[in-house]
Amino acid sequence: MTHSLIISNVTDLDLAQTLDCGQSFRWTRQPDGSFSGVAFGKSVNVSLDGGRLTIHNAPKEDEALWHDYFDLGLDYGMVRRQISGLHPVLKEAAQYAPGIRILRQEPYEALCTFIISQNNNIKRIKGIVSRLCEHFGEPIDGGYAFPTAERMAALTPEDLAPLRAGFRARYLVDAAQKVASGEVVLENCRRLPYEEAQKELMKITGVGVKVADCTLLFGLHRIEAFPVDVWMKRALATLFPGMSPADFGEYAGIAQQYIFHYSRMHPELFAENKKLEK
DNA sequence: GCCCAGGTATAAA
DNA sequence: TTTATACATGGG
Repeated sequence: MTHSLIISNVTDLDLAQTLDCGQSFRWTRQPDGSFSGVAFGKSVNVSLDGGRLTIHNAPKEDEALWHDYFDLGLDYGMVRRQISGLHPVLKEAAQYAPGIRILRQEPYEALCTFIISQNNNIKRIKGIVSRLCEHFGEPIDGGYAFPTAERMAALTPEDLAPLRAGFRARYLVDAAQKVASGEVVLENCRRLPYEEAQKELMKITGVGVKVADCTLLFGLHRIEAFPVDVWMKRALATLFPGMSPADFGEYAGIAQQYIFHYSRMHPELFAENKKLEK
């Protein structure tokens, strides 16, 4: 039985905004407002009270690991002030969900979950990811680790049938094989020039610009990444006319998450824009 | 039945 | 090079 770990003086963090906003698909909200999930092969429950972040079922020596996961080393208040100056609507979006942080997820997990995300919805993505871990992940105390690329590389798309991932099954196998063989080296994507990192990831079948950008942002902490999906296209056209992803600066990824969340919560802003798309 | 979901591969223009 | 369509599955 492991002890709880407490990290004090945590600011600019809201668990719901951060864990349930579509950047990670492995956390579930509990009735008491805490969240249970698995990262780094460790099953934990996290709760936040005032500035005290409590991580249940985590040993003291994992403090640095969870501190890093929640990106507590970055001053998000400073980031919000900086990016709020770029555009008044961005300022409003940042104020709307000031507790969003960009998690530092494991690269391979981020890659796989965003392959699964394509032309899919968050609820079903979570189901597929959950079944992937249950079927092929290492059993751990309290759940299942995310399966390794090596394990998944030995599978066929037919083996993944129980996931009901549809056409994405073969993409997952291709990703696993290229990562396991070293044809794609995820860690290199941390420091490669951005477009080269994109290209590296796009060697994988089923990985286009959007999945590559999400992998870079959420799995490799390239916070200059600005993934553009259907919502972002609408948001840019409607709320930020004349602006392109490159105009959002060195913290573009954080700005993107504020805008993504704000857009999802205000679909009425895009009603007119939606009609014009057709 | 139809439409949509944090897109991409593939074929056709 | 740009544009159109299919793709598996499940919920509304």
